[in-house]
Parts: sequence; structure tokens; C-alpha cells
Amino acid sequence: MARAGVTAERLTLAAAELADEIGMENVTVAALARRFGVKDASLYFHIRNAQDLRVRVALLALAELADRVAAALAGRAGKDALVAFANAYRDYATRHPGRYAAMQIDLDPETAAASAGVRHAEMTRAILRGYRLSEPDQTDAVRMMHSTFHGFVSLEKTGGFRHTPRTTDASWSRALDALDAVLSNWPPAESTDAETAR
Amino acid sequence: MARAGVTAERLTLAAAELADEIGMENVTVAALARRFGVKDASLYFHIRNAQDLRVRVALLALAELADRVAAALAGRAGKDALVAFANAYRDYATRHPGRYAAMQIDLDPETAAASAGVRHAEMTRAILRGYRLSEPDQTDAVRMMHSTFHGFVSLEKTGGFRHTPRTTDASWSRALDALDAVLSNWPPAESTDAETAR
DNA sequence: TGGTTTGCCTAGGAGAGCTAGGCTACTACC
DNA sequence: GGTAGTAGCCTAGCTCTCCTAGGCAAACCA
Repeated sequence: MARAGVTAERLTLAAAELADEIGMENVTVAALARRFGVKDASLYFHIRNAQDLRVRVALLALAELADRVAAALAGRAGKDALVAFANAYRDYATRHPGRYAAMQIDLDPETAAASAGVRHAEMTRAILRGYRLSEPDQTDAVRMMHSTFHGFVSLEKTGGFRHTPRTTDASWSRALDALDAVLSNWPPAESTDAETAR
Repeated sequence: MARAGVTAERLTLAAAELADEIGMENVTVAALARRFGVKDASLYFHIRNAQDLRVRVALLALAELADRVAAALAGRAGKDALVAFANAYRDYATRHPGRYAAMQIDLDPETAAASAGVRHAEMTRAILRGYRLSEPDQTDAVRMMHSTFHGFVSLEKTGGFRHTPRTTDASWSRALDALDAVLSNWPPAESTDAETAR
């Protein structure tokens, strides 16, 4: 009766690998136990429940992504930094579809606040220093950047771009050009507010 | 033994409502059967399996969204049309989170080609006529628009914007301004290609 | 060396997906 | 207007997943 040496960390990593291979929706406690040559009930000694496992995978993915983005960003500024960030992001999502899917689950606020998602947000703001935006434009720009990255990667994965011959790589590159252009020349607030009216 | 009057259409609609109420991941054949006062096995007379049900909900949602977008777009052009499209999209996603989630499932190519997603794509291209873009810029712009919309709505729903005080409505409005600006002044292709080099 | 903790086990219940096969009510046709 | 077919439901029962309770043995620690 040799022990399998299961720990929460090893379970999380194996679950992440499993997610990349067969999709996050097919990652089950039973399947994970099989991979460790152990009964499913045994895993509940290490994880609270199936949802807990998913959250752990999400946190792992967020941390990994933050590391990659940080590495890509080192020594760059301006558009260079923007492109490096974006490519690191898309590359991670493409290489690790299961992990990326796990990142999309709803974390409760305190878990999210303690996650690497915060580092992610900080790095995005750092990029914008090269574009000289002040609040609240900066927040709006951060949100638009994230939306563009996540939306593109997400649609690309679910096949939303399949019906047009144009390669997604080319469109991605042009989207980054467009993003750089609009960040460099962020439009002033509309005339709905009194101070900018007329 | 009065018949419950179950049809595939009524099942799909009920599944969509259920999805909006309790989330798409909790929509189960058993729960749906309960809502109709019928045994779960009986539903397999109308639908092939659980996945078939999800696809039907996705197609329903795509058609509904296309209708709403078409209505919002009537008689508008330029930025007006862009904003109307975007708001109809976001409004639908907010009002029908379950249906919107269903739309994200991977449809096989032929099903997707026969879906209302095609109408959706056509309408997006129609908007861009106001911005006078020619191919392949048009395709790139369509993809960027969709990415921004989907990404924003998706991050908003999973709480990606929660940690900053700025309202999402304001950021959304400014993202549309930015999109209008960049579509009006679409940046030329980079100098990676020979013809534009130097 | 003996006690405690740790890591696995078996057993089992609840709920989900799905198949096979049966019974009944409505429809259609001669 | 009887009868054949079919549409719409049923029960029974299989497999799989998630999870709890309780047991036993290996590892560790005083």
C-alpha cells in the first residue's frame, strides 16, 4: 500500500494539465483521481469539493499568466510593451485553453482580491504610463484593453472568426495597431457632461 | 393522464428562461422535466441529448439577439448605428445572462453557418459602411468590434471590473467613443510588409 | 515504542444522463 | 365507426459524478 503522494498543489497542477487536454468542463474529481491511481473519495482529503478544485486551477492560471506577462514586459515601454503584453496574453490562452477557461469562473471578491489578477491589473496600468492618460481615462482605457484582448482570444477559440478567410494573426496585429492609435490619441469626453458641452 | 404538450420549441424556450434564472451550467434535463411536470426520460423524445438542448438554446439566443440588433439599427448610420448596435448587444447580454452564456458554446461549422450569427456578422459589416473601410481592414475592424463588445460584456459579468470604483456604464460609453474614433481613422498597415516599408 | 496524525480505503446515497421497452391517447384511413 | 398507426408519456435500470461517514495502515514524533 504505497502512498500516492497526493497534495493539493499536485492535484491543482494535474487538473490544469487535464483541463488543457480535455477541456475544463470535463475535468472531474473522478477523472483526476484516476490519473493519480487513487479513489475519488481520497481526494476530498486535499480539496474541499469540485468547485474548490476549479478555483485553485483558476488561481494557478492567473499566477502563471501574470508571470509570463511580467517577463514579456521587462524593459519595454509604449507600443512595444502593449504588443508584448498582448502577445503573452494570447499565447498563454492559446497554449493553455483549459487553464484560460478556468480563469473565467466567478471568483468571490476576497479571493479575487488576493489573486494574481491584481498584479495583472497593475501591469496593465503600467503600460498606460507610456500613453500619458489620467483618471478616469486610464481606468476606461484599461478596461477597453482587457476587453479587446479577452474578447479576441475568446472569439478566436470558440470559432467566431472562422467564416472569414483572413487569418486571425493578421487581424490581431491590426487590432493592436488600432489600440495603440486610440490610446495615443484618446478621444475627449462627449458633450453629455456640462463642462465639455458646446 | 393529460398530456403536458411538450415540444422541442417549448423545451428550448423554457431552458433559455431557466438558464437566465439559475445559470446555464445548472440547466439540466431533469430540472427542465420537473418544470414541465414530466419525467426526464420523456424529454428524450423531443431532444437528442443534453448537448442538443444547449445548442438549441444557443441558436435561439443568436436569433433573438440578431432581431434586437436589427431593430436597434433601423434608420441609423455612422456612430449612431455603432452605439445602437453596441447597446442592444450589451443590453441583451445583461438581461439574459444564461442565454448569452449559451451563445458561447462551440457550434460545429455547419450549424454555425446556418445560424443567426451570420445575420449578426452582416449587420456589423453594414455599420462599417459608414466608416468607409475596404478589405481587409473591414474584416479586421469587424473582429475588433466584436472582440470589444464581447470582451467588455463578458468581463463585466464575471466581475473583472469590480475592483475599480468607476462605473462600468461610463467606461462602456468611452469605449464606444474610442471605437468610433479608431474606426474613423483606421491606422494604415505597419511596415512589416514590403510595399509599405520605408 | 506507543500514540497521533496523515493518507488512503470501502461503502453508500443522491442526482444527472441516457436506453429499452411498455402503455395510452389521439389521428387517419378505409 | 372500427382499427391501425403513431405521438407522448411512463417505469425500470444502467453508468457516472459528487460527496459523506467511518475504518485501517503507514509515517512521524516524542
